[in-house]
Amino acid sequence: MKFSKAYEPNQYEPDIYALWEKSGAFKPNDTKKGPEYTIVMPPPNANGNLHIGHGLTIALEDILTRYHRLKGDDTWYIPGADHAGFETWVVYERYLESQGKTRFDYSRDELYEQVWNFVHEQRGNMELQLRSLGASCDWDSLTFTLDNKVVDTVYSTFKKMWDDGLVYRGEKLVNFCTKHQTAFADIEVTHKDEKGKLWRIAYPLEEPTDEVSELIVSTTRPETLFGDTAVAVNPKDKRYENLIGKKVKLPLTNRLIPIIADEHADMEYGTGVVKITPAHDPNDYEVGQRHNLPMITVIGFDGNMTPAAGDDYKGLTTEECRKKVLQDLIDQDLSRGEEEITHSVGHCYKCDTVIEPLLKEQWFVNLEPLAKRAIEALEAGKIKFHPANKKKVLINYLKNLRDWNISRQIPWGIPIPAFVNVDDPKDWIYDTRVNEETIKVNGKTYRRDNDTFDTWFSSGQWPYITTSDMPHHYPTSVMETGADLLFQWVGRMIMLGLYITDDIPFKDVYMHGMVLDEKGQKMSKSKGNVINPMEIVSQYGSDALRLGLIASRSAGVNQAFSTSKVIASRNLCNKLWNISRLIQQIVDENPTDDSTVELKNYGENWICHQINQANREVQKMLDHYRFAEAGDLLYDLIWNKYADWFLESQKLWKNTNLLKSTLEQILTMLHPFAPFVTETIWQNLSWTNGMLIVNEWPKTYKVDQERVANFEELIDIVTNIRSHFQSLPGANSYPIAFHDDELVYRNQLLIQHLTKAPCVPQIEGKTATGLRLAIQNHNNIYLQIPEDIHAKYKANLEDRILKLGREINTLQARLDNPRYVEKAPVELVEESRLALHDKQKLLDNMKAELELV
RNA sequence: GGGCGGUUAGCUCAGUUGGCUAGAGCGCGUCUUUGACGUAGACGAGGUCAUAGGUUCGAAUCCUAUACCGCCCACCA
Repeated sequence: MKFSKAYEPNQYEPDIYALWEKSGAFKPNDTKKGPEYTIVMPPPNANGNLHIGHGLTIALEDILTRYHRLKGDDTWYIPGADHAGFETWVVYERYLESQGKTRFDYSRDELYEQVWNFVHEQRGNMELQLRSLGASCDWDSLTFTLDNKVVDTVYSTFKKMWDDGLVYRGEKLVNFCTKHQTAFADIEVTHKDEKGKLWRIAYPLEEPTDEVSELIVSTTRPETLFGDTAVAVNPKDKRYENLIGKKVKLPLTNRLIPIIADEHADMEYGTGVVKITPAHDPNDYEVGQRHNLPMITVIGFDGNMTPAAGDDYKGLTTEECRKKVLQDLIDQDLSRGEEEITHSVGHCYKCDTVIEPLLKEQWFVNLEPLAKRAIEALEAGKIKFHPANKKKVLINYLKNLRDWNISRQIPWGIPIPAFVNVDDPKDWIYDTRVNEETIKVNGKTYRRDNDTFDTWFSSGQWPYITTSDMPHHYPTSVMETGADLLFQWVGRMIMLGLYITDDIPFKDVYMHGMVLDEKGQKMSKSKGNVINPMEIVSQYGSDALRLGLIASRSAGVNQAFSTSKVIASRNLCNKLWNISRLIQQIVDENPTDDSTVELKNYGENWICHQINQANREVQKMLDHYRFAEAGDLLYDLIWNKYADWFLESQKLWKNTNLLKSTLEQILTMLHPFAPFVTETIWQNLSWTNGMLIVNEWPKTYKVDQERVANFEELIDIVTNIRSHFQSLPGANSYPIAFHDDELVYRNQLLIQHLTKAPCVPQIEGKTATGLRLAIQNHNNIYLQIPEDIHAKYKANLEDRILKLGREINTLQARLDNPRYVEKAPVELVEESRLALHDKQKLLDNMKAELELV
């Protein structure tokens, strides 16, 4: 016997994975009869460990992959590894710091090489973890985001955009983290509502009149006043009509700045006068553009005040400067009060430093034409979303896109292939010789741009890059990823995919929600509530983790991790193991010569019907990404139907070939969800050949529906009898007598076996007596109980009569409603009639019985 | 300011074209050395589906409003 008493996942999982991998089962196979089925794995960080969210991602993607492989599709699950530009850089810079070094101690090329080595030392961990999660991906096609084919594609895309005028060099306000010394895209900035103050400051008029001597502006950032190049009022604002075009004195300086009229000034807000600081505020930047205002940078990239802030303030941090400015304003009697407000402030998502909008020359992508095509494709329904509402959300986002800053000032990433003329800062050329600091073209010297691409610029091209060796696998079948990446990644893949390939990158999008901790809190290292998937795997097994993660989880919804669901799943694996153990025993004792499957009794027809139904339902559910329901259904089939009823009944009549066949079907259907235990069982069974992973999806059985229905009735009878045994006082079983009941007569042995009570043989021509059971369609079954417990039974019976009466009333009322009979589907009405008829008959019996008792 | 969700059993959640007695896991109660499984078996208790209206023969499901909770986007001096 190869089956131990309990299933020990750790004992088998690594070997089983190695078996699959060696066999080549993970490779796509275009000799298969089915269509291409392709999933690109969202590439995990190459130098990191997998977190529980990866556990979910891999579970979902691998379920789909294995399901389609079993169905005979040319299935390709493409793994990846992400250089994770900024993320990894943050880790490496921290390491440098610990060594007492900074990035300025090395050249860009040196840093790149160092991080490369750093990443490659760690790489492999992540891949081992993917294996222990059971990912059945084609390792030979693993793509690292810095592989040549990625870089080449990214360069040619950049070039194409350059030629099409979609990418441009521009000096604009960018989101800058003064700690990490790099700019970010708008979407990468985390906004938080914070309490702050709104200060009112007097700006004296150059030429005071009798009525007005000063304008009062409101600001949350007094330290930027040195960068003011105007104050604005609304053109419709009668209060200031006469002042437009005049000048005010900028406090703490000797500068005069104009009073301009611009819609941006809100008449309702504060005094209706706003200071304009084009170099430090995105709104003001636009006002500045409209009015040709000068831009004065008073905060530097180091986060400190520049010399332009004046001798008294230069070199101060913004915070120090703010304090000093406020004090100085009070001293000069220019402060006009303050109020508490709540406003939204941008932060760096890694270090929480306040993001400064700073003027910087960067590469920008004009997304408007790309977004337009994406919106068209989405509105035409070319990509299906799960959950469906994400499509609307994405379209809404794409309609309001601004240009995308793709330059990052970090060394770890794909270098931007652009060079600038050392003598002419406007003269930029495209060139891929990024390993050279300067190049000569047409006698002119060009210096390379030291920036790298935003990683999402390359990730956004992932589907067509990874499938480039087998382009018939593009568009891919489904993009499965976290709901948080809708804009950041999914949107960009659609835009770039349409731009480069003229085709959508994937047909479906499935987005999962976040896995929260057991209390429903977001997991984070600082909170210390992170669940390590590898620990769950070693404790409960990989299959249990998968099943536990997908249980009760629906698309796009954040949900807590549940250990109890993992345990329930572990128990299912053990149950299946023991089912197999029992069947193997029976097979050993009852060998057969052939494998013909014949359905002999009620239970056999019934279980085949149940399996058929599960087969159809599971396919339907997986085709609609309803993982949790499919898992639930199989759980119910295996445990509550196969083990509890069918196997129990097979202890009486052993149909070896059917046991083998049904077990194979169940193993196959469960394999996508629990690949390890099912394959392990397959390998241990004496009669199976080859590997389950490449088995065929089961075909349905031919069943006799009448016998299926009969077995349902037997289940009713047995349950009813057991229920009586449980609720009646005294001994827990009594003899069962009956008359005129063909089904019971033929199944006496089974009923005895399942109820552990003897059936009294029927005597020709005599009616049975005792406590009559009230079972639909079976009115002549009696429990031979002693007189003294009839009373107890009577009370029970009265309860049930009341309940049944209520049900009958409901049905009757429904059928009495002429509009129901008229409008509801005929089958439904017919069903109600039948139900009413049966229930009424049952009620009559029960009432008759009550009189007897 | 705009947008999107959620509210169903003690707990965590399913429930997709509106239709049998609203389900699961865990938990709870009672019983059980049954040819595999105590990581088990049997039986059972437990829900006015947030609230108020509406549409419909019929609503957890569709519509409107309210309350509470949450998320995302946005250039709110």
